[in-house]
Amino acid sequence: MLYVDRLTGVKWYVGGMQETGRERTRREEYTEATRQALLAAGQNAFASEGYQAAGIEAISRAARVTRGAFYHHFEDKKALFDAAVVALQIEAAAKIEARAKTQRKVWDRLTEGIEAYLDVCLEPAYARIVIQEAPAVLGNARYREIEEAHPMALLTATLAALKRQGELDFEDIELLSRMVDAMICEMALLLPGAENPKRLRARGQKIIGNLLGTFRTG
Amino acid sequence: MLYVDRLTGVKWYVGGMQETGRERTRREEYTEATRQALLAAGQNAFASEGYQAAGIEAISRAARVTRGAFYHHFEDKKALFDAAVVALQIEAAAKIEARAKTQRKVWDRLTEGIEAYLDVCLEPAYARIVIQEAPAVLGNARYREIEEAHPMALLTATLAALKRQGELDFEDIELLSRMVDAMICEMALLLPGAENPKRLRARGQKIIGNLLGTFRTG
DNA sequence: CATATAACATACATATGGTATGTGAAAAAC
DNA sequence: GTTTTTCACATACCATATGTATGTTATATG
Repeated sequence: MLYVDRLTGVKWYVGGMQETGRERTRREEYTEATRQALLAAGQNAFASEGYQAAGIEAISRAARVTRGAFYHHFEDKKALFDAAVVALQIEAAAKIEARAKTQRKVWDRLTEGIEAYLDVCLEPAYARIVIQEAPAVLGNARYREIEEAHPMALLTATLAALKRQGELDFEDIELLSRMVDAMICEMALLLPGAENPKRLRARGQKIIGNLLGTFRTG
Repeated sequence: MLYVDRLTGVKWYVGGMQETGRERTRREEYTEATRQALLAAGQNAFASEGYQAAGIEAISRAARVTRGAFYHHFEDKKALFDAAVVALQIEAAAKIEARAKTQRKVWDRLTEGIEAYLDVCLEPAYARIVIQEAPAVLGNARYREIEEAHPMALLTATLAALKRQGELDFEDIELLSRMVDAMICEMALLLPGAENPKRLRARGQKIIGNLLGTFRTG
C-alpha cells in the first residue's frame, strides 16, 4: 500500500518497502486498516456483482464507513477498481513465482509457471475482475500496463532466460509472451463452462506446449 | 437478412418478421428505419465513448428521436449494445467469408480467413465494442454465444473441414479454434500501439502459423 | 367510420456518482 | 501545556442518467 510522508512528501510502499527510519503512528495504522477494508469490500463487490452493479454506498457499508470516508481514500470508483486489479495482479505474480521456483530447469519453470497462472486465472474473483472486466473498465492501455508489470513480467523473463540459454529461438519474446498469456486467459474463461474440465485443460496445455515447442531449439 | 428497396432506398430486416405473404406497409418501413438509426447512433457512441459514457439521451438525439422512442424499440441500454455487437459480428463474418472464398484450397482459405479476421479486429469500432467491452457488458456467456454463432463458426467450420480431409489432426477443433481466436484478438489490441505494426503483424502471423503447423498432417 | 394499435413524445421517479462542507480527535508547533 | 493545524472521517447536497408511466397522434383494420 502507498504511504506519503507528510513532512517530506516522500512516498513509499509496504510490500516491497524500504525502511525510512521513521516510525509508524497508531493513527497511520488505523488509516491503513480502513483503506484495506474498503479495498477488500470492493474486491468482493466487484467479483460478485461486477463493476457497474457494485455501488459505492454498499461497499462503504460493508467496510463499516460512510461514502465520505471512501472518497477520502480513493479518487473515485475507478480508482478503487484499479487498486483492486493491481492488488490481484501482485498476488497472482507472487503465487506464480512461488510455484515456478519449485523447479530447477528453466524450461520446467516455464511450464510450472503456466500451470500456476492458469490456476490463478480460474479463481472466480480474478477471472471476473482482472480478465473479464478490467480491460473495459480501465481501458486497454492501463490494463496492459498493470499486466506487464506483474504477472506477465515473469513469463517474459522466463522466456528471455530460455532465449539467452539458447533453448528458445524467437525474435520477439514480448509478443510470444502475450500470445501465451492470451491463450491462458482464454482457457480460464472456457473451463468453468466445460462438461469435462480436466480433459479440456489437458488439451489446452497441449496446444500451448505445441506452440512453445515450435520455438524450442536443441 | 438486410433488404434495401431499390426504389425507396429504405432498408429493413427480415428475421424476426413473420413471412405472412402480406405486403410490407410503409409504416413498417419507417419503423425499421428509425430502429436502424438508433442502432447506428449507438454503434457510433459506443465506439467513441464506450458503453458507460455513452448516454441514451445523446444516442436518441443523434438518431433524431426522443428517449421515449428509444425505449419503444429497445428493452434497455444493454439491449442496444447487444444488438450492436450482433450486427458487428454478422458483418464481420460476412467480410471474412468473402475473403476466404477467394482461395481454392481449404488450407489457404484458413490463412486468408485469419488475415481477414485480423483486419476486421483492427477496425476501431469493432475492437472497442466487440473485443474490449462486450465481454464485460454482456457477460461471458452471452458474449461467447454471439461469437460462436458468427465469426468463430467460420473458423471452426474450416478447421473441421481440414480435419475431415485429413490435413489436420486434433481432437478438439472447437478449442483450437478458440485459441486461434484469442491470439487474433490479442494481436488486434496490440497492433495499434506498436511502433512497427507491419513487423509485429508478420511475427504474430508466424506464431499462429506455427501453432497450426503442429497439427498439420501430410 | 369507428376502433384499436403501434410509434412515438412528455413528464416523472429514482438511483448513483461525485462534491462541498462540517467535526472531533490527534499530532505538531510554540 | 496550550494553541494551532491536520487529517480521517461523517453529513448534506447536487447533478446526471436510467428507466417507467402516461399521453398523443397517425395508421391499419373490421
